[in-house]
Amino acid sequence: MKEPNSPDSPLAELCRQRGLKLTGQRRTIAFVLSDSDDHPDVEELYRRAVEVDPRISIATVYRTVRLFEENGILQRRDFGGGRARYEVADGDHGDHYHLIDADSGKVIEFENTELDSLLAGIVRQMGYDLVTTRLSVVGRPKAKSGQRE
Amino acid sequence: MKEPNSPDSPLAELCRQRGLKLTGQRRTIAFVLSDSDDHPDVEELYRRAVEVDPRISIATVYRTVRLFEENGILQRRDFGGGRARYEVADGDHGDHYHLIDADSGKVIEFENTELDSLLAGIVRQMGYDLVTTRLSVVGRPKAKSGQRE
DNA sequence: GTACGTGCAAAAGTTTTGCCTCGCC
DNA sequence: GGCGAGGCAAAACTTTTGCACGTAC
Repeated sequence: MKEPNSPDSPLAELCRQRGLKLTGQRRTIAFVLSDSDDHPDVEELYRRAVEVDPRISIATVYRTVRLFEENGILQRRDFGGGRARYEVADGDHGDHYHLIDADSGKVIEFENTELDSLLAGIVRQMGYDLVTTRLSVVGRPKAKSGQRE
Repeated sequence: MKEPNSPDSPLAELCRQRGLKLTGQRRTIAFVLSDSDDHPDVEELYRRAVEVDPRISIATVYRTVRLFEENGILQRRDFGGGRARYEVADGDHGDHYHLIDADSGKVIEFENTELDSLLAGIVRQMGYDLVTTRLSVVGRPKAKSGQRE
């Protein structure tokens, strides 16, 4: 399903850099993740992976996201709804944050350097070095005339 | 187990204000929650509730925290670990935030008005009214000489 | 060749639900 | 007294795991 000499996805490269064994399944999952700019849960990831390579089991997807998370490649998120969702981890600085539309549930990403430094400052003052930030604000679209639920 | 004329806990009062039927079990759970300043999961809540009134089932605890959450009395939190955890909801302003100690897993609450207004401003600029903020920063205690992993 | 990864299916863990009884308003 | 709440146990769901086999290095 993939050309033997198609270049590996960025995440697959990252895997290799971390010294993880690069199996076909991991390559596929890494590709699917590199290709996603949303926040899929495991079920959804599995669905996308199977389209690339049908010989993947959901157990492998679970095992792989866990492995990737432990290696700092992925970050697990909880947006409610009972299932863990995943996204590619940010670099060391410039974390991004999530705004969740209270009406539609849609997740909107944003960045803000002022927020970055304020948070870093607060944490430092409390005697800690910042490792990760998990921030999601839930918001309701500002009322405009004629708008409805 | 409780005096018939012992005053209701603040949360039980809140229940009544919201027009929720105030049963013995709900009163107990409200009491336990009012009495807690940490972030118990359902299992832990159940444990505490049973000590106050042994004729409570865990299904009721699940049903009650869900009801309380839907009514803005409780907020569900995810600090990792697979179980939802709960805390009493903040008022309309002055949300509080969580710093999680990366080494011990301990949850430390903090408030910061600068953060409050920065967030409100960001969200407003994106065209939303802020409903809730879920912020937890993971931090590692600042390295001091002689400190070790 | 060996150690580790994977598929399958069963297990484990958390949360929800059906049904009947009980209790609050 | 009626309608919703609760107990109990089963069901539903998500995630993990044991085992036998396959594969990357």
